[in-house]
Amino acid sequence: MNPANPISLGLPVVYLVDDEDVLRDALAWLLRSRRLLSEGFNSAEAFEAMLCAKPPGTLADWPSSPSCLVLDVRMPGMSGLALFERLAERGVLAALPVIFLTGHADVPTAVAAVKRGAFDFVEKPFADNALVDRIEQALQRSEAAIRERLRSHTLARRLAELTEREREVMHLVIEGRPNKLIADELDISVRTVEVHRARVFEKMDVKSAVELANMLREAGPGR
Amino acid sequence: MNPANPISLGLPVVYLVDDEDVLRDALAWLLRSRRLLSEGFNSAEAFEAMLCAKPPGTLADWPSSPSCLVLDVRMPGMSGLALFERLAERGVLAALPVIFLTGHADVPTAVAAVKRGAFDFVEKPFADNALVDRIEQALQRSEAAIRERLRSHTLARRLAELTEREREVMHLVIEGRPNKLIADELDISVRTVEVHRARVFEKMDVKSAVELANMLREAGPGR
DNA sequence: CCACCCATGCGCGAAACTGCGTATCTCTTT
DNA sequence: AAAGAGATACGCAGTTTCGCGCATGGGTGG
Repeated sequence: MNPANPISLGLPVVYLVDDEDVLRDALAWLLRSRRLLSEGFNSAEAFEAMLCAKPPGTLADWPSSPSCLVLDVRMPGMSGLALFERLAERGVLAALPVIFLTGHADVPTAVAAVKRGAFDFVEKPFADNALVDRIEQALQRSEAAIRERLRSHTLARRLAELTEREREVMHLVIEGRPNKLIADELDISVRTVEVHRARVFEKMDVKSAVELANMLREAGPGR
Repeated sequence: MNPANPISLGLPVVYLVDDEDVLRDALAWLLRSRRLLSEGFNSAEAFEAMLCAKPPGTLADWPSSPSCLVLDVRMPGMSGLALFERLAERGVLAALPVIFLTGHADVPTAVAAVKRGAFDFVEKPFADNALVDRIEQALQRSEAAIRERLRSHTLARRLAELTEREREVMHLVIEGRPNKLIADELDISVRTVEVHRARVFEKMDVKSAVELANMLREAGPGR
């Protein structure tokens, strides 16, 4: 019932992208021992192919269950960094935290990746337990991001139901102006404002202007 | 008048902490050529001493003008990382972005620093122009943080003026509840609620519950 | 004792909310 | 073309809530 309810969004999945079969297998085994699902890909291209194979229109909502990506920096073909950049451009880094694995990275690369939004950047060889701990933290962040996205989508859906006029009225309402002034501003009667106001409350499923303001402020100041 | 007004908060200052006099002098000259004030310290300890020499009670508000800290990682005595950590604990990283300079850092150290909130981590030798560009970006971020802190302090000061009872009423008001229900909840009369409500609006300098809610949501969800 | 906070009552006028009815206008469906 | 749906707009009447001034009283602390 409350926002921190324990209802699952689905089973967490860890995506492993590394060209070394041995490493993927080892990690997969490690994750399984911690009861985490994993899925391996031997190249960045393979991972992207999996993404594009998703049902059309679902891409914006992917992933729908807590996920994270363990990504090797250096690979034949598309590098991990390139894949990371494409994911960043798609804006999925929040829902799909990326943990880089690297054998010998230079500082600027690592710093740039972290500043760009990478969840972590760990050097091989790594401590098994430490890595899995980080993975679990990443999964938590992913879950939070997905919940946030759900909320934001609900809000957007409700906003979409509003008429143009209703939106206008709503904006003035959440500025805290009384109906009288709103009527003045839009050059319509108070009664009409009241009607729109009521419709807005109904469609947005709130009971007061304050609730509305809270809802809009919480989910996207840039709206 | 608007929040993005160009009124200055004071002249920007760049703090340079490095044990090499040559490097400090070079950077100071470089900054002066870009019309930026700078202040040099030959050790982390010297910088901290400067901090503690500030007028008492002012520490929480320091810096009051846009600033950034260019900090060498490796130094005799207290390391740059240690100083950084102490600044982080004081929570001044937002108002005082830190740009690390380092000759030969390892990836884990750099990654940890950036994740901890360092503004940047650049390796020597560096490109003069690039570094000054970063410094200017850091100063911008500092200015934004200081403005934000000012707003937040104003809010805190106003909140401090409220009575305990007034705060209670306020919390219920910004939940969107009508006076009637608030009176019920607190087991007092509606009239009393109205009185408190009016006092809250007066002290917080708003004219409607929606304005109040917006003010509180914008500056500190964890309040 | 005075100042301040809290609480309450009464009453008036303004504003808000609600229900019911009416009226265009546009766009789509039949 | 006729019918229907939906958006926009308005009025009246009744109830509720709000904002505010005025007056009262109890408790606490300088």
